[in-house]
Amino acid sequence: MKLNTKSRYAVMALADMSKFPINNPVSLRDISLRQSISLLYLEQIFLKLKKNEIVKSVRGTNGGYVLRRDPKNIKLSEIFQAVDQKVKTVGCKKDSKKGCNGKSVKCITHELWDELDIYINNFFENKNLSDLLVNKERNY
Amino acid sequence: MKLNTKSRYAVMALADMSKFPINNPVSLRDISLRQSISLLYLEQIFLKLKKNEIVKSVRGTNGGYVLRRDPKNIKLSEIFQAVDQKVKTVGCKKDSKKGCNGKSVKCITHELWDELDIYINNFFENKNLSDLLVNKERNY
DNA sequence: ATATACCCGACTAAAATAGTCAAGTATTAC
DNA sequence: GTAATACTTGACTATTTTAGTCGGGTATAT
Ligand code: FES
Ligand code: FES
Repeated sequence: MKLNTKSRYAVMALADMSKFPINNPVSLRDISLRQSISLLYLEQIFLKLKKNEIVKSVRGTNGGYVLRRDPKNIKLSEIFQAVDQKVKTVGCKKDSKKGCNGKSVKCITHELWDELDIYINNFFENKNLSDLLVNKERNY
Repeated sequence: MKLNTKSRYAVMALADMSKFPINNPVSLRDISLRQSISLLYLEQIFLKLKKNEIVKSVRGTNGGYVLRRDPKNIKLSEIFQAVDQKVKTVGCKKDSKKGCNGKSVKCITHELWDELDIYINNFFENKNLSDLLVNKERNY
């Protein structure tokens, strides 16, 4: 079970942004420098965050991205969904009657993995961006 | 976050075994057929389970593998560890002072991912093989 | 003897990941 | 009005990981 960089960077970048005044556009270049994340990779990530209405963009000089909501109201689960990073613990298709390995019934471990799936998603449901900021120094 | 087949099959195979009398060797061929898992892949997995003292082997005709302990005393976390499948949520090296991206301090999201790591491992710590068997039909 | 079933290291095809690249467009500052 | 900044978009690619396979064993029961 590994967390990929796309999700990790998305949260990291948004956490970086949320340390600034809410209507102040933050440029990807700055985030890239502060957090040591590739600028081109960030661009890719932010297009998805924009499409999913987590941020909005301001073009041109002194432009950048702006959070669309208060950090308190941005759940990690939304961020993950925005960058298409799903939790996948079962081996079968979730909505299908079929099991993994092409069988017509769910396997003996299916329920366990399903439970794990819910358990992990629960973590992301119950965390928001502002949870990342409490008791933290501004170390950028 | 995806669960790989190695862990999934390891648990599945052991759950299969634990439905049989404790000292009755179960052959990988049978597990392979019942659970539709490649026999050669299972062999690879069971060598590790054996090295980690979760099962022991009985060679020769009518041989197979036998659980070394009661299913109640085999935690999922042990199984995962045996097949080298770790949870990895942080981007940095856990024991190092350094952060991800080669910085000398931990990043702004480090604590979050560390918390997630503990949270997920907790699930595996609190589940054992026998938990998979309650209220289940023998559908093999 | 022979069949069964574990043992072990090395190998490989395919998929996923972690980015990069090229060629834009919109906005602001001067 | 032109230069500079910064977002936009789709395609492309190297690397790594995954999910196995393969070949050639050894031990044991019948
Ligand atoms: S994981 Fe769903 S059927 Fe096996
Ligand atoms: S995840 Fe540990 S420093 Fe970033």
